[in-house]
Amino acid sequence: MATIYQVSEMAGVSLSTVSRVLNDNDYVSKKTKKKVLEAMKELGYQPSSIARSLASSTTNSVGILVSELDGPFFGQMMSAIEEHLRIAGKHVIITPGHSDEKKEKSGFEFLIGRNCDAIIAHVEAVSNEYLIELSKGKTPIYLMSRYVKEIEENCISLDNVMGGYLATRAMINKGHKNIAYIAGPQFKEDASNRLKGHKQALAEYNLTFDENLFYIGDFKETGGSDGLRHFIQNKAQITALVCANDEMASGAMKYAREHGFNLPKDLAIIGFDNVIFTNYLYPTLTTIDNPVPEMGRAAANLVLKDIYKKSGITVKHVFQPKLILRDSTPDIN
Amino acid sequence: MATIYQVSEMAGVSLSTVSRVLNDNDYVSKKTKKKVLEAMKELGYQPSSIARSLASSTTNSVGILVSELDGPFFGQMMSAIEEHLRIAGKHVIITPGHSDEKKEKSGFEFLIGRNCDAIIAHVEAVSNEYLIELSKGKTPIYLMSRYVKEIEENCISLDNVMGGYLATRAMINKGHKNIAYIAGPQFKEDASNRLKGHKQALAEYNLTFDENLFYIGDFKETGGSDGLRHFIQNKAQITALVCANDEMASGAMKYAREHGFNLPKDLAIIGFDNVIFTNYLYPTLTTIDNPVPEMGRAAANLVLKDIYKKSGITVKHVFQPKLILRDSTPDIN
DNA sequence: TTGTACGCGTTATCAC
DNA sequence: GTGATAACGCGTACAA
Repeated sequence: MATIYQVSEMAGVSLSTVSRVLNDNDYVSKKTKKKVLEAMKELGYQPSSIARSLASSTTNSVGILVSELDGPFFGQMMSAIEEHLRIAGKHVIITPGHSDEKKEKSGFEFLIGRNCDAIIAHVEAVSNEYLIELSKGKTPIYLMSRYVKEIEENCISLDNVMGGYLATRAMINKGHKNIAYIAGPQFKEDASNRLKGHKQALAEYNLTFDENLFYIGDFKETGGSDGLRHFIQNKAQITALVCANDEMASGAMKYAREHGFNLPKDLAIIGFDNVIFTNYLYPTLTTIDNPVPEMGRAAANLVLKDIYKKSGITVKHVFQPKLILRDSTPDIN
Repeated sequence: MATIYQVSEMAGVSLSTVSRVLNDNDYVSKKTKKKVLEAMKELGYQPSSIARSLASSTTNSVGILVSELDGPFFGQMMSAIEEHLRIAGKHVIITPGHSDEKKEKSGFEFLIGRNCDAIIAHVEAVSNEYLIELSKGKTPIYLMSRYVKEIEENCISLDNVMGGYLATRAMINKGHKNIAYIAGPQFKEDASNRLKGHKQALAEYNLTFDENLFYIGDFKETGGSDGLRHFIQNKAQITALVCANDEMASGAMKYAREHGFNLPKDLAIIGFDNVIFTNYLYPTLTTIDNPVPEMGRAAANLVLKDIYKKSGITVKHVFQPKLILRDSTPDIN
C-alpha cells in the first residue's frame, strides 16, 4: 500500500502538501495540486481511514442501534439511513439491542467504544434518564421513534397518539362499536402512545374503554394470535380489532381464519406501520402509515448537519401518520 | 480519555507492560497485572480501537455486503452473522449492493477501503472472474449463497438445484401435471440453479418443459403477479405454480385471488426460502426451507477460524434445502 | 518478567 | 503557498 509519504516523494513535495490536496480546502497552487494528484493515481494511493481517524479523531462512521436486524420495520429504517449517509461518504456500524435494557446499554457502549462520530438509536428498554445522561458524553446520540423532552433536538419521532387515534376512529367511522384493542408492550413509548390515541378516539365518540376488550401483546405475530384467542375465550363480542402493529394484525388474521372467521366480513382488522407485506396479506390490511424511510432520512440529515457540518439542511422532528384503507376493514351494513 | 500512558504512570510500570495486560496472553506477573488492572479501572481507561488498528493493522471489523438492507431474507442473514461475530467481539460494517454490478463493486471498494479484516458478501451481479481476482487482494472475501469453484473454500452455499427439484417434485407428487414456473433473474446463480432443479424434476417424471408455462420474474412481489398475469393472458391451463422465491409466490397469490381464483383449490402454489411471513399468508405457503441463519453462522465461523484464528471450528460449506408442506398445496382429488 | 524505542499513516501547528 | 515536526494511542522487536 502506497502511503502519503511515497506520494510526496514522487511528486517532489512535502507530506503537508499532499495532506492538503487530500483534504481539498486548503491553499495549494493548481500546479502542485496537479502534480500530487498524478502521483497518487500513478501509485494507486488510497488514504488509510484508520490513520486518518487517529490523527483527526473522527471516524466518518455513525453507529446505528436498532432493536432487531431483521423485521420489515427495521429493515426500512436501516436502509434509509445507510443510503443517505453513504452518499456523504459516511458508513454505518449496525448493532441490535433486542429491546432489552442490558443489551441496549452494551450496544451503546460497543458503538461508543468504536469511536462512532454519532449514534442513531431506536431503543425501547433504557430509561429517558439514561439517555439524557448518555447524551452528555462525547458521542452525540440521536433517537428514532422516541421523544425525550430534554434532548428533543436530537429526536425524530412519530405522532403515535395521533396514529392510534386514527386507527380506532377509522373503525368507528365504519360503524363499529365493539372494538377490541391489542396493544404493544407498554414500556415501549410508541406502544403506550398508540393506546392513548385509541382511548381518545373512544372517548370522543362516547364509547367506553373496556378492559375485556384489551390485551397486551408482544408486537409479534404471536401477540396477535394470543390476543384474539384471549378475546374469543372470554366470549367477547367484537366486530373490529385494532392492533398496535402490523405483525400482530397478521397473527390475528391467521388465528381468526383458523378459528372459523370469515375475513373480513366477520371481523374487521387494522394494523399499524404499513410494513411492506401488509399489502400481500389476505385480505389486504388496512393500517396506519408510519413514514419510516422519511424518518430515517431525517435522522441521517440531522447528523450530517450537526456532526459533519453540512449546510443547507433543515429537518423535521415530528412526523405524522396517516390512514391507509385496504380490504381488511370493509363497510358494514 | 485516559490513555495507556496514564495507566502506566499510575501503576508505576512501563507502556509495554500495560499493553501486555491489555492483550492478555503475554508473560506478566500476577502482581503487576493486578496493579495495572486497578489503575485502568481507577482511570476508567478504554483502549482506543483506532490506535490499536493502526498499530496492529487489523480492525476487528468484518464487512457485510448484501443485496438489500431490508427484506426478510437479508434480515435473517445479517442478524445471524452479526450475532455470531459480536460474541467474538468483532463488529460488522454493512452496505448494500442492490444486485447491481457497479454498486456491488463500489460496495467492495468501500469495505476494503475501511480496512475490514474480511468481507462476507452476498453478491449477484459481479462475475466469478471479478470475485476470483478480488480474492487475490489483501482482504479475504467470503461468499454467501454462491459457489465459485476456484475459491470454494470461501463459499457457503445452498444446493439450489436440489431445492428447485424438491419444489416441483412436491407438485408432481400432489398429482399436478400442468405446472407453471416463475423463475428469478437468470443472471443470479441461485435463480438459474433452481430452474435447473425444476427441469430435472419434470424430466424425471416424463413431463416436458413448456416455454408457455415459464416466466422470468424479479424475485419481488411484482414478479409473481406479472408472471401469473402472463399465464392467464396466454390462457395457460395450469393447476400448480412453482415460484422461485416466497416474495413472488406471495405476489402471485394476491393476484390470483384478485382474479377470481379460489385458493388453494384452484391453484396450488409453492415458494422458496421459507421466509418468516410465509406462515402468515393465506393460505399458509408451502415452500422450500433455505437455512439462512445456519448459513450466516457458518460464514461467521469461517472468518472466525480463518482470520481470527479461533480453534476448534469446523464449518459446513454446502447446505441442503428441505420441503415445508403447508396449506397452499392441498391434495387434489 | 519488564522496559526502551521505534513504527503505523495522517493531521495539525508552526515557521519560512 | 509550502515544508518541518510534533502529536494521535498503541503494538512490538529488542534489550535488559
